[in-house]
Amino acid sequence: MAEEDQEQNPLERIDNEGERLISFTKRRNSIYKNASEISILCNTDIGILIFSPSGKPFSFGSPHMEAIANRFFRRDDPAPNDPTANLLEAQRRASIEESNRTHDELAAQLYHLRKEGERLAKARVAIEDECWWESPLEELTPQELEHLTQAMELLKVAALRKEQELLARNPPPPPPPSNNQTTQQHSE
Amino acid sequence: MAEEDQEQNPLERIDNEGERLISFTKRRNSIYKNASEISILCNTDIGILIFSPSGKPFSFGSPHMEAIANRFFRRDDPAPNDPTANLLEAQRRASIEESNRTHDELAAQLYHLRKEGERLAKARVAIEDECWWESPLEELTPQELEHLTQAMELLKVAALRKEQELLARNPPPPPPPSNNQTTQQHSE
DNA sequence: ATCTATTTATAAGT
DNA sequence: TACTTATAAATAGAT
Repeated sequence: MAEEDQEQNPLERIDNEGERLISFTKRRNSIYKNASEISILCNTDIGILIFSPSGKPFSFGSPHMEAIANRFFRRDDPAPNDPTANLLEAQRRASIEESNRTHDELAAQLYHLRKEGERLAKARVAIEDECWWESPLEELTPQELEHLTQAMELLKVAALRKEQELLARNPPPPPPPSNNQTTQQHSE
Repeated sequence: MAEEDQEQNPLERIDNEGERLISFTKRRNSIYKNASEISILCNTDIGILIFSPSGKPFSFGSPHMEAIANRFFRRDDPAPNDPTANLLEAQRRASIEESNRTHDELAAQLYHLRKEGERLAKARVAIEDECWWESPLEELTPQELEHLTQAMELLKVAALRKEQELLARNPPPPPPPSNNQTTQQHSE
């Protein structure tokens, strides 16, 4: 019945350069978070490519972006599951550029891990006066354990995935073009 | 100030298949919307690749996914009037310089991670005066160490290994693989 | 698909 | 940069 309070967003470019960058950072992180959540909750793979207002590239991938891009553009099979064999080969192909990028990934992941850690700690503190960090794993609730595991995994993978990442590095070819804003789906 | 309701998200896979798909659809649309908004508000290009729980591919692109993927993976020229034309080149040139800086950043973030933990823990030290943050590392139990070192060690190792890579390119022995999520950024 | 109670995001201000 | 807060949006669950 209520048909009038359509709070309408301006939705136009933020003119102020500083504000635009702030907004970009906030929203980018928010999108990353949502991507992370959907990948966990719905057991999906998701990848995001985004350029900052000044044109710098960022990406997020729930396995890494390259794998998703390759999978999406059908350049490889879903399961490249012989990592050990290809690791050395892949590492040989590592470039300075790639090393750098990986390093930046770590920094970003650290940031997100820290945020997650804060959230965990706050929640735990609010509920019980107990140091969950100290609790034996067996005493943690499944949820807490899940959280902790995810946080730790994220971190571990950050270190271990470096090798993995090099496996999937294949520049994907362009898919068929579309209009200014595109939504493609291959019906569910 | 912050008192009681820190509602904690489970953030685990939705088991029910139907619910998972519903959630996926809702969240996917939400992510699309956010992507659309950030592209307008912040004048950015963004592309999203996502697979449904059943493995079907979806995509979203603010200019087309194609353009974004090409631009990201450096397979085409930037637009003629695109001021970011030289950015990718510049990034490559700045690679080495950036790595040094990034290492310091990593170290700093490590420091802040621990410091943040201390801050959180100290609020409750009055009750329990033994949080691992405050204990000397030598006194920690194996379990506590496990918690702590899983996070810290791997980070340190990652950082140190990065250093090694830059000095001499020696492929370290491959660890067992795992999959999670990655975040890449070429710092703003 | 719609509704809604609740959580979350975020722009602006500090 | 980070924190706060008032307001708007997202979302899970129910229908």
